[in-house]
Amino acid sequence: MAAATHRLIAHAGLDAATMAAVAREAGFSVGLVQHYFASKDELLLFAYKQMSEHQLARVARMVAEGEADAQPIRAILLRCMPELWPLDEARRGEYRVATAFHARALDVPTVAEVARETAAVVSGQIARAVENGKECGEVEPGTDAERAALELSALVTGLADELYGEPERRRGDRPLIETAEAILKDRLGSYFPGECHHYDR
Amino acid sequence: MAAATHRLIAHAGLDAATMAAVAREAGFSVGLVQHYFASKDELLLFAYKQMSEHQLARVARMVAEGEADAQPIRAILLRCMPELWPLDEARRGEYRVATAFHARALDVPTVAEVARETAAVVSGQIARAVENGKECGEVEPGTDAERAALELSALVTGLADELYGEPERRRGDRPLIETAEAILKDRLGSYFPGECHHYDR
DNA sequence: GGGATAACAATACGAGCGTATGGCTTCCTC
DNA sequence: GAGGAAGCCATACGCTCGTATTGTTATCCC
Repeated sequence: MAAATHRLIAHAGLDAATMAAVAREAGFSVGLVQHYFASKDELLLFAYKQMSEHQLARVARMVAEGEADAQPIRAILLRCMPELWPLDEARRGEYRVATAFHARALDVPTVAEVARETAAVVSGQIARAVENGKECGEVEPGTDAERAALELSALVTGLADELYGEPERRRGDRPLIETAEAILKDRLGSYFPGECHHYDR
Repeated sequence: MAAATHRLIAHAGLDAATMAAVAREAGFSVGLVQHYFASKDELLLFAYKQMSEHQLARVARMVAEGEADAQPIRAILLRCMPELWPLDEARRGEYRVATAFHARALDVPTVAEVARETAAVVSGQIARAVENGKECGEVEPGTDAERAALELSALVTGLADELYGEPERRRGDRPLIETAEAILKDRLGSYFPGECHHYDR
């Protein structure tokens, strides 16, 4: 049911995710949806939570893989952050759902809470990555990790917005996505200028 | 009527801006609202357009004032960009309205068109500022203006999101807004490292 | 000064929504 | 093997919304 809700919102917005539409999309009756979710708000909140968890789990898996390969933190972040960008149809769908709930969060406190927690996890992971970078020599000791996390998470979400509008747009001979990646790479390079000196990682 | 629509959306979201609510808020009858707007979509689009125009006009006025005072381009941008941030109640309202329509733009092409145009104006102004900076010596000649505009506009919108959630949040002894301004200042400083050498500006 | 046109209001209508209700099957448990 | 919970469905109810309809009052132009 959450998957059906996700599909409907991704395809036609929150307004399209009515009880009847969700039931039809999921192949069930309206009554059954009510049997599992006491209200529509509960259904929407569950679908939102689940999508956020999926996104965070994917990122966590990429981090784990990067650490297993002993990649520098800078490289791990560079591969993780575009995971939240609308680069293929699946992630464009996630972007649409996230955007719809981002607006809903302005008026529904329970949604705002989930959005806040998700954002805090992302910021926290970036800040922790910077702290780890200090220990292994990639990051200058004096770097403000919280500030770096604020800038980088703002940049990632802002670039996601820019990328969504014109996915086909090109600047000269390069697609926009490459420019966005280059921007992110440069910014990461300024926060992670050093080489990791932990050979056992 | 557009002002009433703006107030309703800012206070309780797009769903609260019904025909009846707008009419009541504006002090008119439903029939009169229909007399001026053929449909609800038309009303919403008009209100959205008007708000975007107001924002762009405010920024344009700040740019003109800065130019009249012969301020460096870097300083003008540093004062203009936070104009789009939710720093006081009026601009928090604008942020809420903009966010609501940002989500609606995913499903309504006419809204998407306005959003695209507004974003293009902002990006264009930043890119033009960078080009002007090259001529007057504030910007290195090799700088990619379009790329700078992409990064800076993404950063501004991303920071707006971060600032909205916790307006009271502090990092140590400083409020979050000061960190955001410092980030913006540093980024502008990296794109505008030089001094303006046009004494007649 | 009269007739079109615009400003403005009251209300009716039909559609779509979330939810409540009642009932039917399936399956496990004691 | 009886009974109760859980899975599942169809439908009715009440409400709200956008819009259509029909009107009344003002304004303005020739």
